[in-house]
Amino acid sequence: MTRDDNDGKRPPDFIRAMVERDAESGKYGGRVATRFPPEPNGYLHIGHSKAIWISYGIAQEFGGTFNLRFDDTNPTGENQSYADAIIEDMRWLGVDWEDRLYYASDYFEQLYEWGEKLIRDGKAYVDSSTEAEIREYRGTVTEPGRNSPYRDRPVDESLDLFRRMRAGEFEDGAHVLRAKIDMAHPNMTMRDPLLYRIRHQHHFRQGDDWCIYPMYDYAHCLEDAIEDITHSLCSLEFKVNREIYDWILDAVGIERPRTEQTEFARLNIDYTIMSKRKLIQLVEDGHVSGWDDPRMPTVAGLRRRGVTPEAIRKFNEMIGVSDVDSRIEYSRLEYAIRDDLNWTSPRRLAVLDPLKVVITGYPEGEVEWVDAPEYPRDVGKEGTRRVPFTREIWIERSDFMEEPFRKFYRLAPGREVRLRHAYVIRCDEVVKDPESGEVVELRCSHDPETMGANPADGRKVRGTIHWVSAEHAVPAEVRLYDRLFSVPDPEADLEEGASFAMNLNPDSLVVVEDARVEPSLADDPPGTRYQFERHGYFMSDPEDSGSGRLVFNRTVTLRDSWAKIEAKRKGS
RNA sequence: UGGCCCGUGGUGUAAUUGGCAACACGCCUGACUCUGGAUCAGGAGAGUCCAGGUUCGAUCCCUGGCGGGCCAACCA
Repeated sequence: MTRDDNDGKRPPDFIRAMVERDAESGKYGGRVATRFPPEPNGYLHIGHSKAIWISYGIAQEFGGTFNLRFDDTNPTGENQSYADAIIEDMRWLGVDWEDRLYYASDYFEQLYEWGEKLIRDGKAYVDSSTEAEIREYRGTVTEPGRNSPYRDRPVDESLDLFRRMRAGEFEDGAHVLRAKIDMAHPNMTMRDPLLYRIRHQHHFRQGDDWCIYPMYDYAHCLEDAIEDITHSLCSLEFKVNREIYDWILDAVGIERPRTEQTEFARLNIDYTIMSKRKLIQLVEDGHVSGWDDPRMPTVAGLRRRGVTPEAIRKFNEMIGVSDVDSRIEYSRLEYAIRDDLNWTSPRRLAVLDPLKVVITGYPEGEVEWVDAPEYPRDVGKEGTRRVPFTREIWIERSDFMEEPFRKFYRLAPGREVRLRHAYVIRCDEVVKDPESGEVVELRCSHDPETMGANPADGRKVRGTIHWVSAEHAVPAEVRLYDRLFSVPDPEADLEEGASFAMNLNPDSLVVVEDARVEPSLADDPPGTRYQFERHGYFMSDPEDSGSGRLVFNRTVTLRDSWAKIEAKRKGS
């Protein structure tokens, strides 16, 4: 039972409002068709999940279709393993494209033919300038460009050259196909944009069939047109490309109503980065263990960290869609994750920093198996597991304070505390290492009447702490993950020559080698999620946990009002 | 310096053909509690970037500033 998240439905965002208008006006015969066009040259990250949920969500809401299309128009850096990983991630996210999995490279022949048509129509020409010349002739944002000397080359000559480009007669960079638009156009993307370049490179799907490859501005709109997309949704930085999007469609003669591009703000989240290029750098420079490092904002990383697809969906719903550049607070992601996991994760007891407690009045060798509920009452789910109670237990070192201050409700000399699912105990004696002075053991008495009951005399016990039986506890490694960067915007305000990597959070991973967890955790398969009470949500690591070894990844901490009290106390 | 886009509490979104700014996260209080969790109740916090204009009335329309973003890869 998760809380209903559809009540108090928010009004449609500007894109949904547009789609709704189009659906009602019958602009596309009532049809809605969207797509997600990843380039298979990297892993999907949470920013992509936003784009996916916009396009996929809209298709679903309006009874439309959704295509997954790989935009594999540049063989450099693209490969099948990236495509496979993207497919896996999208399936995991819960996206269903049915049988509409497409590859832009399957349209190469059609794209090529349109290229010839453009030449024949005098709308494109083969330019034999060097790369540097082309750059120079393009001008700048403030100065107009100049025409290439090849711009008025006869149609037949361009056509011949274009065919020979395809045939492989030229080296990389010898010629390019360009649209003939306007070298003085205020929009730089309209200054005779490149349509095709020569690239003698093996394509992971097309092999060596092609040595010329279409550029994004030429290919993308046509891919959309071929697939009869109605609403081509992309991020804000493509706004300037919309003009060329429409120009190409006009030039090849795609008639309206036809696909139209609409841009929305891409996702930015505090304390992380979304740039694919920089994510690659983190992997390659060894700052993280891989694309699926639980600190990475990648879908694979989030998955390994223990985040659910449902939480990602909720998060995306929560943040909305607009055309204003924005940066989402990290706490919103955490909220979405907790709001999902709270209702689905069984509770367990785990002690991360063990301190020995001896229950002096409890018989040696006795074991009580307590039926502990898997969920608190308000979650409303059934189920219990058996937790052994014995004379010697481990508690969290931070749950004891020799000189407590007023608001500390846990264990202290002479104070009482509730052991979760077990007895109320009182700390009678603090045993210290004679040399270091470190507290090594607590000797406590228990109130035998308090198992599953409040103290008979009505006295109040304010705190409840978690514990595990020393005899039965299972050792485990616990990986405490935190935000990857220590500043909200790692890419902002960098000094000359400084790298965003300098903002990496040195404490983004703290490994607890020797945690003690309740024995019921030993038998679950890797990839099982829990709430470790009073700590947070954890998932056993799918790779490293198993076969006798237990490894848990912290997905997210619990909301921690204690931490605030403590921080305030230290601060003032 | 050219073109285009954007500017609503700390953050993200609302405000349906102009009608004295709403919701969520966060923050603060309190209640409840065998998780300092969850839940519940309450509160603080913007007068909508600024200045003009149109209007009985402007977050919304107009003009001019200011601030931010994008664009000068044979990347997408």
